[in-house]
Amino acid sequence: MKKPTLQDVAAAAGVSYATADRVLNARGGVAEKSEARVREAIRRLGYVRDIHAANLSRRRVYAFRFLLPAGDHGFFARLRAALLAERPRRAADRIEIAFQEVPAFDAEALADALEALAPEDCDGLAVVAAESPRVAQALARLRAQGVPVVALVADAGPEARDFYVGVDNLGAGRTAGRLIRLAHGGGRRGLVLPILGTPAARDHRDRLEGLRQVLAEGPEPLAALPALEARDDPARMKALAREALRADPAPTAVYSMGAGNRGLIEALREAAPERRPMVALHELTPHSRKALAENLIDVVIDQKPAREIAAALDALKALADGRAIPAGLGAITPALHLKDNTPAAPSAREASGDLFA
Amino acid sequence: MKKPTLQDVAAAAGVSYATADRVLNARGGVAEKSEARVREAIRRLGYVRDIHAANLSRRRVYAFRFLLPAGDHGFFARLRAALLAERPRRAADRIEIAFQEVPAFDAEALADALEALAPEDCDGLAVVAAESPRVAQALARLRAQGVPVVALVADAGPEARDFYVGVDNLGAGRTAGRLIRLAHGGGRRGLVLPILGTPAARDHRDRLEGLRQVLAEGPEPLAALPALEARDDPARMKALAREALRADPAPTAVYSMGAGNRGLIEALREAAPERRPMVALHELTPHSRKALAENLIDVVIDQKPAREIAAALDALKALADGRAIPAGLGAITPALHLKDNTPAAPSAREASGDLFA
DNA sequence: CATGAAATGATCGACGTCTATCATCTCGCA
DNA sequence: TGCGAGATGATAGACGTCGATCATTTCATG
Repeated sequence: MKKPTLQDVAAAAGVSYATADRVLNARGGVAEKSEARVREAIRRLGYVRDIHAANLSRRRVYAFRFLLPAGDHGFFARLRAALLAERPRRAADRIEIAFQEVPAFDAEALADALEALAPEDCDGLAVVAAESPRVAQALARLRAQGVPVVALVADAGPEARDFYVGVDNLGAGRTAGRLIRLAHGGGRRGLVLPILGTPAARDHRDRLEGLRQVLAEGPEPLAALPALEARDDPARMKALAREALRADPAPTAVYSMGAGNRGLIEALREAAPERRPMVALHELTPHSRKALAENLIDVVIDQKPAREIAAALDALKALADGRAIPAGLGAITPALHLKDNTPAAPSAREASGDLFA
Repeated sequence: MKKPTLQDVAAAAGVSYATADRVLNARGGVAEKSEARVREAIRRLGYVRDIHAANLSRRRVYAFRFLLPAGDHGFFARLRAALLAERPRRAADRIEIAFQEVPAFDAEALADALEALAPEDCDGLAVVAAESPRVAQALARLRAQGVPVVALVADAGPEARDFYVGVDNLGAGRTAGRLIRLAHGGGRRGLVLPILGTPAARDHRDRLEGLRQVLAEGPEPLAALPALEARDDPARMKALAREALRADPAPTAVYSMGAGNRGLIEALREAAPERRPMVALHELTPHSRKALAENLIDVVIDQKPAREIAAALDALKALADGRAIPAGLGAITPALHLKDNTPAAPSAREASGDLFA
C-alpha cells in the first residue's frame, strides 16, 4: 500500500537496482529489452521518484535567477518585493533565488545581461522579456544549454521561452471597456478618455485595443477621445489630465492603462467632486488604494505581481524537475478592485522587500 | 556559505550531536545551560532543520483530511474538484489527502462526523464549518489532541480553529453594491432586487448586509426591494425572478447572492433583452459563464474554490511543520468576472474531479 | 572456441535527519 | 569516599536516492 521505491521497481522488473537506476536517470548502457521491462514496472507500480530524497542525495539546490526591470516605484517594485518575500519561504524547498536588475524598457541592455549569463550557475531563468531578435537569440542559447526559461509579465514570443506567466492585456482592456459600458447603463451617452504611457509598449497597445473593441461593440457604441500619452510620468499625467477634465464636453469615463497615476489622482482630487468621470486605472499602489478609499476612482485593475512571481517559481520548479506544469498556471486573471474588495496593504517591510529590517 | 546542519550547530555549541538533537526535538534530559547554548548556536548560525530530510528519515507523510459538504452541483462540487485536482500534485510533497463528504448545511451531522474522527490517522483537518456548540466542542477535542484545524469557506468562530480560509462576504456584498451604484451613474434612479438562498445562511446574510450598506451610502441612496428567498432552488428561483422582472416598476439591478442561478438566467433569457436590469451573481459555473458570454448578466463574483483549497493545504502544512503562516494566506479576495476576464473553463475531467478517466 | 564489447549485478558512501541504545562523565548527597 | 541519578557522548541503522566502482555475465564475431 505504501509508495514503491526504486528497489521495488527493480524487483518487479527482474533486474538489479543498478539497472533500474540506469534507466531512471538515463545513464545509458541498458539493453532495450531491459529498459522496456523497467519502464513497464514503473508504469505498473505507479512509481514516482521521491524528489526530496533525490535532491538530498545529490545535494541539489535549485538556483533560479530573475531578471527584473529596475525601478523603485510602481509595478516593478511590487514585483521585486513579491520576489524577495518568496525567497525565505522557498529556501525551505531548496530553492535559491538570485535576483538581478536590468534597465527597464531596454531590449538591448536585457540582451546584454542575458548574454552574460552562464548556464552553470542557473537552473532556471525568469525574465521580464521583450520581443527582440537579440533577446530571442540569447534565450535560445540558454535553453539549448539546458536552462528552462519562463517569460514573466512581458512575453518573448512563444518560440523563445518554455512558459509564459502574465495577464491577457487585451482582455484587461476589454474588461475596462465593459466596466465603462456598465457605468453608462440606461442608454446614457458618454465620452471615454483613454490614457496610456506610450504606444510603443505592447501591453499598453493591447489594453487600448481591447478598450476600443468593446466601446465599438453593439448597437450603442461609446465615443472615445484620442488617447493621451502620459509616458508613465506623474507630472506630465497631471498636466494632461487636468486639461482634459476641464474640456467641454468633459469625458464621462477615464481609463488609464499605464503608470504615473499619481498625477491623474491629483488632478481628480483638484477637480469638482460632483459629476467626476468614472475612472478605471491599473495597478494597486498606495496611491490607487487611497484614491479608491476616497471615492476619487472606481476600479483598479491589478496584475497581481505576487501571484505572477509564485506562478513563475512553480513553473520553474516543474520544468527543472521535468514535471508537467499544471493547467492554467501561467494565465493570470487580472483582479478588479473596487473600494470594498481591496486586500489589506502589505506591511511596510514587505512592500519594501526588505526582510532583514 | 552553505546551510548549516545540526552537526554544525552541535559543534558550534560545544556539545555532541545527540545533545543538539535532544534540544531540537524536545526529548528532555538536557541541562538548562546546554540547552541555552544550543539554542544560541541555532540562532547564530541561522540553522533551519531540513524538513525534507527529516520527513524522509521519520517516514512521515502528512495525512490531511477534508470534510466537505456533499452535493453534485455548484460551489461545493467545484471545491471538491479542486481538492481532487490537488491530490496528485501534493502527493509529491508527501501530502496525502483524505476526503469525506458530510450532509450540507447540517451542523449536527457535521458534529457527528467530527466526533467520529480519530486523531491518529489525521495530521490536519480542513472543514467547511458551522458555528455550533457541538461543532466547536468536537473541534476543541481534536485540537487538544494535536490536530491542527483549518476552517474553510465557512468559519467556526475564531476560538474554534487554528486558521480560517475564506472570503469576506460582507466585502463581497459591498462590492456588488458598489458595482450596482456604478451602473447607476449619472444620477440615474434605480431599484435593486436582492435575491438570496436563505437568511439562515451566514454568508448570504453578510452579503445582503454589505449590499444594503453601500446602497444606503452617500447623498443619493439607491432603493432596494425586499430580498427574495430562492432557497438555492433553480425552479423556485425561475418563478420568483420571472415575476419580479415583470413587475412595475421593474428592477434596474439584480443581485443574487445564493445558488440556483440557473433559474435566474433562464428567466432573464425569456425576458425582453432591451432594458434588462444590471445583474450580478455569485459563482463561476458553466451556466454563469454562458450567461456572461450571452450578455444576459454583467458580473460574476467568485470565491475561487481552487485558491481556497490551495490556501487551506498550505496552511495545514505550515501548521503541521510548526512554521508561521504567510501573511494574507487565508484572506481570499473574491474575483470579479466580466465577459472578458473569465479564465478558461477547466476541462471536463478536471471539473468532475475524476482524474483517472 | 577464444575474444572483447556490451550489459548487468553488487555494493559503497554519501545527503541530513531521526530513533535508539549503551557507555561514560559529573554531580550532590549520604 | 562511594553511590546513584542525571546529563552527556558516541554510534548505529534506517529513510530513498545518487553517483560511483568493480566484478561478473552475455553474446556476437572472427
